[in-house]
Amino acid sequence: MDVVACYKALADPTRYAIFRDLKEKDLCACHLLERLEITQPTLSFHMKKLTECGLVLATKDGIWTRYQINREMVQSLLSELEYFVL
Amino acid sequence: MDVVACYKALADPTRYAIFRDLKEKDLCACHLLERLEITQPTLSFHMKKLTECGLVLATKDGIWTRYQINREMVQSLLSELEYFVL
DNA sequence: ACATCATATAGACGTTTGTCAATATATAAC
DNA sequence: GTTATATATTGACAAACGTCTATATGATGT
Repeated sequence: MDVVACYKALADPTRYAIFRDLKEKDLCACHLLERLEITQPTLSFHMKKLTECGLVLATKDGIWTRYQINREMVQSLLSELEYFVL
Repeated sequence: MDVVACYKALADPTRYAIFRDLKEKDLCACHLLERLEITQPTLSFHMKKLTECGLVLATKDGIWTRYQINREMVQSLLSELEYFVL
């Protein structure tokens, strides 16, 4: 688990917005696109950052890709962060 | 509280190392410098990022500045992050 | 006042990042 | 196989970032 990569993934307003959207509900890229003022390649770029660090899971479902928050990874990040308030 | 700024502050290997160092013990800039392979202005740059977002507190103590983790802010960040695993 | 030590700021510079338009790939439907 | 739809990749480019050297600021002690 690359903690810094996780923080980097969340350290952008657009990606944090995506992350919040995914918290409400799993979404495919096309639905995320509707909510954001970015182009499709830009979204693809951001989803790569979010999935590569493991915070978001992507599952191909036929023609589209379903993105969902990886709660296990968020939990790991939480544990790392909790260390600093002990 | 600017969540994204907090993540941005932690999203750099050098700053994360500083943060870990501070977890063990409050330190002044000169002692942090001894532990890192960076110049003094670079450290100053990083400390600005860490203090501006509120994750680290700086208190002038005579000639030197004592840096310490702001556990309240870490706790706030934890709460924000916990939201995603609910 | 002057010298010294700790930290901050300014300016320069290469690297990384976020964005787009254009194009490629992959899946499904006809 | 062609067409349509969803997502990824490439290449270009401006902006932000991390780093340095040089210099400034600010506090202490003489």
